[in-house]
Amino acid sequence: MKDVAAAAGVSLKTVSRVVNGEANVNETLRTAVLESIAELGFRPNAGARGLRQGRSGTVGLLLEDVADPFYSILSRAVEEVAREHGTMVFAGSSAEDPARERELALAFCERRVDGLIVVPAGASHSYLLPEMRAGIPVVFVDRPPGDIEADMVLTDNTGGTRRGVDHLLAHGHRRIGFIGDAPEIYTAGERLRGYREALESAGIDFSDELVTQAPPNPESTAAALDRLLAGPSPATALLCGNSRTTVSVLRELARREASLALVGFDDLELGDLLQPGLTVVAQDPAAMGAAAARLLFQRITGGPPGDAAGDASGPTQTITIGTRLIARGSGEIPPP
Amino acid sequence: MKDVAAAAGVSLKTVSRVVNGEANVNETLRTAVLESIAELGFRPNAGARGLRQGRSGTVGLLLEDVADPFYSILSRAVEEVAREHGTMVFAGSSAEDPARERELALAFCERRVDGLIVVPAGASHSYLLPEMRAGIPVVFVDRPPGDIEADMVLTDNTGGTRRGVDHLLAHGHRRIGFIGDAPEIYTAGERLRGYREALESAGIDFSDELVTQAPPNPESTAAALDRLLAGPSPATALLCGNSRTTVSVLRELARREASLALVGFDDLELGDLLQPGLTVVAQDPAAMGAAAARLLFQRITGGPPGDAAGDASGPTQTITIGTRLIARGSGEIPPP
DNA sequence: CTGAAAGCGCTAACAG
DNA sequence: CTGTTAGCGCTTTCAG
Repeated sequence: MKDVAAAAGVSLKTVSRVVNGEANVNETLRTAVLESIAELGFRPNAGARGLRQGRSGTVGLLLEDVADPFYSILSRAVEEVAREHGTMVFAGSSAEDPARERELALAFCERRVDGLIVVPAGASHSYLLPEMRAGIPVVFVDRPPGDIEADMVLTDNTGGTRRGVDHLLAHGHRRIGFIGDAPEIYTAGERLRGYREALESAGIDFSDELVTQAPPNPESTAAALDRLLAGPSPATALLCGNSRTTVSVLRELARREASLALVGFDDLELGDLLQPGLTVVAQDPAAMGAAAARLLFQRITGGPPGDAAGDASGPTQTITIGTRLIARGSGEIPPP
Repeated sequence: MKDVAAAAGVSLKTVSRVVNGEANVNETLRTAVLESIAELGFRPNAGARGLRQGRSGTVGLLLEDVADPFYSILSRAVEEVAREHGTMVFAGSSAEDPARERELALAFCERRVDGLIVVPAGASHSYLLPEMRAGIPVVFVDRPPGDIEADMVLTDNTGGTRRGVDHLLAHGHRRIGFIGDAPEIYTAGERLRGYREALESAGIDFSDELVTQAPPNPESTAAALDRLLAGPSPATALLCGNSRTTVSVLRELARREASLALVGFDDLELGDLLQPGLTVVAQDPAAMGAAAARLLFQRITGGPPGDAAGDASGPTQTITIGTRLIARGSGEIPPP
């Protein structure tokens, strides 16, 4: 920039003004500066600007895995909102490892991101408190933070499974199984709750042998299926608590050449091409990402408390995103 | 950092030494500094450090769409390699828009990324020349750059389709259709070439009416299918040039309750669960991302020309990643 | 082993 | 409308 100033025969500040599109610059000088910029291939250093302005024009996005379709769609939605704010996004995968989550989050903070969107992997997030007090707003997505208060964007998990069970009930099922994730996981607990509530509303007793809570790997899922289909009155329908479980169940059913009514939680890309088509309770990762990003930028650009345009320090907000039941066949199979 | 120094009663430089783990610091002072750091919740400002050192510890990754499974897997692989180098990655989606690609690439450069990995959307990349000359290494992935020379990581597209056609030939097909993407797209051209070569090697005449080059949307694909299946000697097998086309074909075949031997280029998540299972020529996006990232860091950390550990200014390299044929059923359907 | 001074590239605050 | 000065937070250089 010094060079540009010299080449154009003006001061540093004038170049700065031109670069930042400030008014009050003589047209002649402006064109001279622009010419020098083009000639020298000058590109302003955003890092240096950030140092001065206290804003980096970046946000951090911490997911379990950027390669997982759910998160990659969420990610794209965050990117689009960030783009509207001239902001770039750092994305990182925690790989469900709390230590790695923390390491990444703090690395983002060292880069002085203007804000952080986090899908929690760990159960404790107090390590973020100093950063939050230092002015970095944090929004949690998909799951609440462990031991702090902050903005959140969640799926209506309970409502989702309730809807799924209601659907199976409406198709005549009374023995409905549920295979959910490990109970430590927030979403797993909420989804199980919806399952129980739906049964209760229908006046059907909750039965332990119809429910399994286990990690969504093929082995646990196969074992869970065994349990469900054994005994004198086996399940005639099944609700899967997450998409990986759904995939494991589908593979296992294909292997056994067995079939039962099936509703998955969270959609799968090619669900419509399976036979029968896969009925799901669909989440909306794009809406979650967009909501989280909007909330974050509201905090980042937020005015004083009570400001109409957004409040940087107001009380924490929780946004709940609804689910949608998509009937494609598998959930409409009648009981035998 | 100033505050830490004051609190610990030492100079700025000593704190800097401790933070950077330099040797030659008195143990007593070191612990005093570490205590102050913990007390004040101090976190070094990576941007300021970068300003001084001329390195930001970031790289930019420019894809068509971070939400596309192919790219999100590639993305994760880049992230893992970057992690080994203590580097964070900015990811951005060009949405196949050359203007947006350029805008993003230059925004990354303003953030002074240490390097850039680009999946080209546009046909011209000379706009990157000044940045490359200024010392930002760029690696292109999946497609070559438009009008400059640079490192690249490509799929063996030609070999891939050759393999797919050979597979169908081996299963007795002689009328093999090909639906590929628009010919302007590099990969589309390469894949078509492989198709032709395979037919030629088998001594089968290339027939225009068996080939369609069109965007992979449902309408064009349906029209292409019409052409292939019409006439006196319709295609008995089909090779799809990309995964979106494959999905469109599968939907269209399901709608028509038609069937023919099918091999897709690029794998689909649930390909094994379809009926029949989907036979594909699989690319390896993770290997592509990892190779690109390794190449990039070789340039970033590269020594002088000829250096064994990597050469920052050596001649451009092209890495070709092979494909793998995965037979699952659809590609083994015999001709009627 | 430690510290003081200079400066990375830029902009805020204040002159002219 | 334009320029000067100071300093963002850190590291490099060189002197103790």
